[in-house]
Amino acid sequence: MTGTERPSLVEQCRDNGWRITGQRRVILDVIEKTDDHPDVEELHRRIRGIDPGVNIATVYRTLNKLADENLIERHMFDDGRLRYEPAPDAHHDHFIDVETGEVIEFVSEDIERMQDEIARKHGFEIVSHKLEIYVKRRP
Amino acid sequence: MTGTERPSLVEQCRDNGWRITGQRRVILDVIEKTDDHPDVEELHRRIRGIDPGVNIATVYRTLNKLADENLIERHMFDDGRLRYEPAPDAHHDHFIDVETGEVIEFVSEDIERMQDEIARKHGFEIVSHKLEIYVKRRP
DNA sequence: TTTGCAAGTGCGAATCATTTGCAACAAAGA
DNA sequence: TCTTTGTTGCAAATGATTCGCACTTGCAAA
Repeated sequence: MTGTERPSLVEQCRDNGWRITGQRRVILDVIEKTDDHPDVEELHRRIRGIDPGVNIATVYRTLNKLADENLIERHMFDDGRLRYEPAPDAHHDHFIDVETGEVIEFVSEDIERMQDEIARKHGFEIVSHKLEIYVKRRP
Repeated sequence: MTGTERPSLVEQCRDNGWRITGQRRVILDVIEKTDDHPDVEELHRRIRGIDPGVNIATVYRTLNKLADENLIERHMFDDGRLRYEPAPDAHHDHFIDVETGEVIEFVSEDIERMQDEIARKHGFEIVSHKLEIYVKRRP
């Protein structure tokens, strides 16, 4: 048997007191199916594939609200646009393939631990962090 | 005695075939004196303090050219504007104090080493990387 | 089931940092 | 000094994101 399922985004939003509109249903649905790191334009493209009437301003507003409540994660890599992914179960960092633009997730307990240590040494407490490694495939 | 001095930015630019105009002399001078991570507006403010006639478009153009030739380093932290610092002698990463906006540099050989290792494990070669730790001061 | 109304939406205009086109200007080599 | 190009200032363009506002719609309470 599988572990406890996380409630759907729609349910989580309803719990947070959001009105579930037709547009939001579509937007949340698309996000839930996301297994990459699309930017707003790409998300809007996917959303329009289901309901062509959803305005991009609505997409922006919804994404901001979701990110504010930590229901999705927002990134900005070196191309300068915002990219989104569903809230991950566990923190991870990213490789970005500079040749293809592909984003690959990775986890390193060791690196996390060293960050804590060095922050502590400097008298800081970590609020969040971002590690992006720009790479190319080794021949 | 001190080690070999790095040639001034003006000299480096001249070596790269740039024309050394009055504006550039001022811009390069201000950058050379920089020991923080100012954004373009702040740099322009400092430059205007010396020569009020330097247009911000010129500042942008010069910064881009410098960054293209790796004579300065460009960052974009979570506030969404470009910030610059003189090309560092050695790679370092950044703490960003979320309460004050202050940027603090740090170096960790250990973290660098682990990044190499994990990249290798994934079949990648590192092109560059960026580690930003958003922190607040520990009480 | 209807209704009231605050929350949500579409649309176009506004914003903000950054870039660009172009005519005037000025380094630097001949 | 003259000539050739690279640079500059200015204003207009860009491109991603946000905002104002009139219209619409979920949904709680009647």
